[in-house]
Amino acid sequence: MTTKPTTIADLARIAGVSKSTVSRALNGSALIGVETRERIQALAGEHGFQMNAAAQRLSRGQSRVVGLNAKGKPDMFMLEMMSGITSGLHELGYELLVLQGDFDEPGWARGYVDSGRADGFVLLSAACTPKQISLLVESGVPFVLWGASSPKNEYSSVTGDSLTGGRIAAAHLLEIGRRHLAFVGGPTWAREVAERLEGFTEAHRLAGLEPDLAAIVHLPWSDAEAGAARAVQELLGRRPEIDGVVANSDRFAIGVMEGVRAAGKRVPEDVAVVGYDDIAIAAYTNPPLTTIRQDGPLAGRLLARTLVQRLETGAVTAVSIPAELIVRESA
Amino acid sequence: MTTKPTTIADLARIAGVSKSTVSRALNGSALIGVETRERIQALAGEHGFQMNAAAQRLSRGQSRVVGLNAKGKPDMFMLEMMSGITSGLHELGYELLVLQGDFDEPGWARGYVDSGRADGFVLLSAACTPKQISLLVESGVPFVLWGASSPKNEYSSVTGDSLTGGRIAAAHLLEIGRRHLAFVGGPTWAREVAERLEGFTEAHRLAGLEPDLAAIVHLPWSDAEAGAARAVQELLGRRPEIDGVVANSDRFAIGVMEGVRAAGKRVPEDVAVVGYDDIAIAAYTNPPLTTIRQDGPLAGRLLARTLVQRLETGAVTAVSIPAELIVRESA
DNA sequence: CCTCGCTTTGCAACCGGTTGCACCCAGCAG
DNA sequence: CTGCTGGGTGCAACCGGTTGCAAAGCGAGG
Repeated sequence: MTTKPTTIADLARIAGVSKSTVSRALNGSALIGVETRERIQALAGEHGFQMNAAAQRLSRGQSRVVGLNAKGKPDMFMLEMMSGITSGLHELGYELLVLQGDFDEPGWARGYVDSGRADGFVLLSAACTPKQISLLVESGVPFVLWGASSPKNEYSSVTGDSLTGGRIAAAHLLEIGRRHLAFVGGPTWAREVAERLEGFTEAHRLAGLEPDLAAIVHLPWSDAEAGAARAVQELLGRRPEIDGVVANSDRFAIGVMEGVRAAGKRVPEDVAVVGYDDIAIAAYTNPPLTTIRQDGPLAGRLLARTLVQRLETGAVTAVSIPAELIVRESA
Repeated sequence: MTTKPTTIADLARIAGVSKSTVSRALNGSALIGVETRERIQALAGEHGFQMNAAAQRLSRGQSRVVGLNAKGKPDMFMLEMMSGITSGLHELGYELLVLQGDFDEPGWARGYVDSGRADGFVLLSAACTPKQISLLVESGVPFVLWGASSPKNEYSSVTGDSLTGGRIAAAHLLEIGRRHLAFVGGPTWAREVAERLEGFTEAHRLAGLEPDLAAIVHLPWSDAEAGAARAVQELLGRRPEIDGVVANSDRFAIGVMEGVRAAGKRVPEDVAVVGYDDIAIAAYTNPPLTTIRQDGPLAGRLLARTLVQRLETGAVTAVSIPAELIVRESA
């Protein structure tokens, strides 16, 4: 066995053909004769040959890499999603770069694209404001957003069905006889929050009830547990009749349960709590959390596909994945 | 303003110098006259110019990208660490690629290096077996491992001080008067588990006690909470005198508390529990978890530095970060 | 005034792929 | 037998940086 071929030129020499032929053969071009192509592919396989990625990216002018800006509240759901994103991308021949960019600095994304370090981005709505998003749209950078679809179809998105999610969460509480529900959500500007709240309201309407507007609180994502605990304790002081809470995330829900106890009440006897996300520990909180489940890996996979589609065909799509109620003991 | 320069040739034309001069100036080479260099850098700044990464990687023969294999149990601590890794790498001019590679397939890492998609790797000991690690060492791929230092200095590592961590966890339980401690750990092959167990044993020795060998259980990483819950319930049946548990992670600890309750006992009155990691929700479990804290972002930052050092100087180093006891209510 | 040596700059060859275009050759119609 | 057609292949010019080496400019020493 000759010394390991490291460039297509080496491989070409071994195969007795030219560089271009090797390049075309390995890329599966139809220009090459079938048996030549197969012979070369087999040869490459034998030698464990891989083309140099940098050279390929340089001459193709695309990196087949997408960026994920992981700044912002890190949560377990995002991690689950990430595994889906990487495997989804992998299947499509792309890779995932984790970024440290600052969303506020305008043009951070363009920089990556222009310098050829990434072709597009996966963004998490919970980590960026509408303003930042519209800035991105303007800059013409391809991206897919998790958590909020584009009103005017300006960008691709994958969302959980937050409307349904919010509705079934509230509906469940109403069904088990609770009548005074609170909603503990993230910032008002977050679309997913608005949609869950809308579902929450809709559930009331369907049951012929009016939601208590004073029992709706919005909190920042940061310090979720502690913030929710404080807010709920205060809320229960103001509105002692509250007997059920829909939380915008399991992390909030954990804080909510804490706050309920701090107010001297019990979960679920006095106040039932429904979370959102079904993170890994949700089944092991005390009491185990009733929550809305979304399939993280599936979401990730869809994000990957949607973005790649956007990159390769320019098609802008909006997908949504279902929400499912998991009944445990907190409600 | 002329049209935006996209290559160093463009910039060279604008500046009235040659490509090489621009290249050297932007790379801060000492070969270039100070004022020329500054003039060109200023020019680049003005135009928001960035060099093409692919071209740079191609001609330099290195990618300034490192891979992280995220397969295996995803936990919150890893996510915290990741933020440290990315920012650490960022400061050093490197980027983080999230991989989907299968550790078992030999040569997966070589593939990345040979094709120039990554220069080195960050590995998590919890996600790979000793055999896989030695395979990597053989293949000559640069990497840094989190969680277990190399006995023969074959690779770089960053570790939590698991020995101390295990010791102070057990010591705390002994100090508050518990006398029959159990240890709930991960797989025996995981070095960090062995070290924590050693610390656990050492604490007993220092207190003039003998650990109960029958109260030491090893579980797979997967399904941490449920596995730990079952194991503890069973253990308490066998060894009703147990009044304290050191868990190998907070996720295990959450399961342990569940198991204790399932056995009809209370935390911490009957059985005190100490976790490990201080993940975000540890403060909000019921009761709030006493645990050993390691600084995830710091660990990540050190992983980044250590790996880059390995890449640029070839130096193999082993760092360890301190473990700190956080007393809450579970023990 | 000439030469030496140092600093600063440019030239051109490379890094390892991709791709437009020319070319070769076999097969077939005229 | 010649001319045409078209599939299969090779040549060489890119992609946009890096870098060894030659050379130009300039002050100082002989």
